[in-house]
Amino acid sequence: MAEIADRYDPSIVESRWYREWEERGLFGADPASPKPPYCIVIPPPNVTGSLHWGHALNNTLQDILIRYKRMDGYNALWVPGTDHASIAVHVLLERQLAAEGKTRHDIGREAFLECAWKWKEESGGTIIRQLKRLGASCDWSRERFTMDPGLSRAVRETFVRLFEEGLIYQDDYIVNWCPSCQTVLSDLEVEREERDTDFVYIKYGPLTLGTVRPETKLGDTAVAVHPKDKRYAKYVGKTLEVPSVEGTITLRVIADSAVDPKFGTGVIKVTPGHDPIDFEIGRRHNLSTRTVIGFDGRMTAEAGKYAGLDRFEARKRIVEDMQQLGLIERIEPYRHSVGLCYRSKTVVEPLISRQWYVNVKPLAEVATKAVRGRRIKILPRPWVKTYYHWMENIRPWCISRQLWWGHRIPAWYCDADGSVHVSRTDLTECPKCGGPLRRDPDVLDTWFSSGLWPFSTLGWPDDTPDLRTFYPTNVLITGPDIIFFWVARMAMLGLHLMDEVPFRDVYLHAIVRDAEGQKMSKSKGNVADPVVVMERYGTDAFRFTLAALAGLGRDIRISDERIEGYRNFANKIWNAARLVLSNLDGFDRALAAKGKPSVADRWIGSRLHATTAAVRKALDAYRFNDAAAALYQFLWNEFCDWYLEIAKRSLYQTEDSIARAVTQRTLVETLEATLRLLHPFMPFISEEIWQRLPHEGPSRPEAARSIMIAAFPKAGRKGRDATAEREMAPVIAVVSAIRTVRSESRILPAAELEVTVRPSPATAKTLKAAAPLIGGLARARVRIAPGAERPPLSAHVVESGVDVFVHLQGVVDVTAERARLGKEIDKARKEIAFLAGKLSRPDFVERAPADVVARERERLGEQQQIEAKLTQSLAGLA
RNA sequence: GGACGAUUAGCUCAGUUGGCAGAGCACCGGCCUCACAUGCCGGGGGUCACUGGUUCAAGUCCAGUAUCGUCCACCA
Repeated sequence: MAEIADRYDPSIVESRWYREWEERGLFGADPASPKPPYCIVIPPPNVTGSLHWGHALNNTLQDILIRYKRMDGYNALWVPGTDHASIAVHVLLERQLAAEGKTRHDIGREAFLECAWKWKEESGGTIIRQLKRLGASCDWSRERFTMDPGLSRAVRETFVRLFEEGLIYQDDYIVNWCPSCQTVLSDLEVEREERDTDFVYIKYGPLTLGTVRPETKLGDTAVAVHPKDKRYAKYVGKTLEVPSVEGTITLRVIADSAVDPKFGTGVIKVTPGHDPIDFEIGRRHNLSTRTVIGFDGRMTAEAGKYAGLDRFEARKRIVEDMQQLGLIERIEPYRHSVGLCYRSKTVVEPLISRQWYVNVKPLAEVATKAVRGRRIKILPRPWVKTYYHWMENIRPWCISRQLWWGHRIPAWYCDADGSVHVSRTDLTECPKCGGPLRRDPDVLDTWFSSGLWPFSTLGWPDDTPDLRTFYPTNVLITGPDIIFFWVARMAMLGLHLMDEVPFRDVYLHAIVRDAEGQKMSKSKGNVADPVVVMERYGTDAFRFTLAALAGLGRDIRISDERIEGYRNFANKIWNAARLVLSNLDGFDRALAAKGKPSVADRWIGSRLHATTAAVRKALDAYRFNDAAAALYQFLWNEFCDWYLEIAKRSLYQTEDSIARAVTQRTLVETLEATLRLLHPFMPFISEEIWQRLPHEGPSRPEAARSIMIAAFPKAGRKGRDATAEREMAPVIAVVSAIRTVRSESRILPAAELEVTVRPSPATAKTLKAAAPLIGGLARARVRIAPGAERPPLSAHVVESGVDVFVHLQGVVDVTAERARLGKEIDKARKEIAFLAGKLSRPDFVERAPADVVARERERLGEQQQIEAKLTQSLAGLA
């Protein structure tokens, strides 16, 4: 046996295995496989991205599931890929150009797109490399990019089909315009932020009204009040001549129920060109529109003397002017929310423009039904309500963007006859008049293509073997922040285009926060690089930490201490393996077959089965933290702390070569199965150790290739050994009891104790057989004596009916021992008082289930015994 | 303005049908015991945010309060 380092060094191991797995083609899936399919499509990270904590968590969880299912006999496919991130990349490139003093218009569309592709080629691989670093077992032969030719064809097909169905249309409507990005945004792309502002009360002739946007006054085409508002009834229908900043203007007074009579003065100015509500009011009342703010965020020629001013500058100036004219009644401080562009954080300007929309209402109804009918299950449950709420209040989805990087809209305009043509193939002349055509310059919302991801990556619109085999996918794992952007759109488009749900389960994981609970963000500067963390603690430790923290539905806070703890866990496993491997010399399975497993052997086997069942159950329910806890607990507290210590006796001390072989076999088999159980969580260390273990049996050459394709342990009912568990319990209890006495009575660990154990009838046989074992584990000479009397000067502990007497003669300070006993007696008396009180209440005794009452009685009896014994012991010390 | 979540040990969090309050870290005491000091053994520590209710029994169910957080929303 070669020397193995006593500290686990992940760096060496990790770099080797990933390459090995990839070269052996272990990540690939085959649609022709007879195994049942299991498929996950990765939430495609942005090409510009680099791995952050959210990705790390997200992809670790996916990899755990994929590895689990792959081992468990499924034809497991994890489809990787990246997203072109239209607006994000576009904005980034424009910033780069701006640094050179240029705009995109200076270099032109073609050159701009070249830059974008170059950028994609250069930085698009970063995140993929980092995913590999994380151990992600994606099928890289199926890697996709949202602007691949195939996926672009899917986008085009979708657009044309929805257009033909009348679900995609153009409309002149009030939109969210970002003056900085120079594009329209969907409602979802507008973030809200609370800001302090001035609430300006302006006199409109006989009326006064409040506004936070005085500059839009220039675009007013009416004044509105609530129809039932008696205060203003007399003005409704009248036309007012009101003095304003540029002389007198005339405004109609209209009644509309959109006005809240209780807010402000109950009067609003109506500016259909620059406010969504006013736009709606304008449509209802046939009001004209005045556009006073342009796409550049500056006042237009319509704004008269304010033309050319920035909108915020104009706001200041107009207030000053009105103050001079005495048109301002008062100004109050006010806090309200403003809309910001999610990319540039610029204040969004509502403007009227012609855009493409998807009428998502009918799609949303189907997508809602799919969740109601549990064809899609969303976890954690509370998100279901959020999903319904959004779906039920859904508004048309604005899909066109005035950007260059993205899927160009397949629509052509004929200026000669004014016709619009949407086509699967590029058009060169007008199909109606043969005249020249102009292609729509805009591109699609980046989420339009990602909405097709679960089937476009599998080959749609073609009917491919992949698509037939792997759609619908089994589960989508993503963060709740993109439930509307992405999850909802996939549900709608998948159901519409494929007539089947895109995924059966949706698992929305927690948001990763730092140790202080701050959301990790670049602007806060609290983002540690996960790659650095992986390098410091090892990828396995990092992955295990994420899994251990991934409780259902909660933010998770991550700290170095926690990761360090699981780094230690990895080291613990390493050393357990070291112990096993260094004691396998001469291991002979045939010899082992001649012997009978000991109670401890059967016990650890039973515990392993219990752990297997727990891990499976937890993973099937996406309770990753439960699975991690079960593994941690079993490996450390049962396998290392108890079984290995027991096994050492057989390995080091016994003359019995058969017993030794049996122990060796248990060690190998338990460790081997545990590693398979652990592999989805800690792929590297599990493979490294597994490869060093002896593998035998008929399927050896195939099975020993990699733990990745070894079978995930099964949890059959027969695996549990209730007898062994029942027999080990008193052994563990007695050892612990002796150790506690040793520690509390300040007896040196090296001192060998004299112990008398008086077993209960049920434990007599077991304890008798286990006496040498107990003695070895507790460093004591143990005498099992049914009916023994308490020896003089001894400590007495009762553990589940077993009396443990530790002889203190000559090893202990009697005064300290007396004090300790006094405390113990107090404790027992308190417990007796509590239980006796409970049991003397007739309501409890009569109404609680019999077993509950019986248990409490039993506890009372135990405590009374303990109290009596302790009192006796104390007397013995006198 | 709505919806949802959280509040349990010093810290971070588990606690799935109501039935003996748990883990990791930190802390205290003792150990370099031939796998591991990234370790071993033992220990202390909680009015389960607050108020009421249901129940024999509530961290768990119900109502309300407070604080924090998230999402949604066209009150100008």
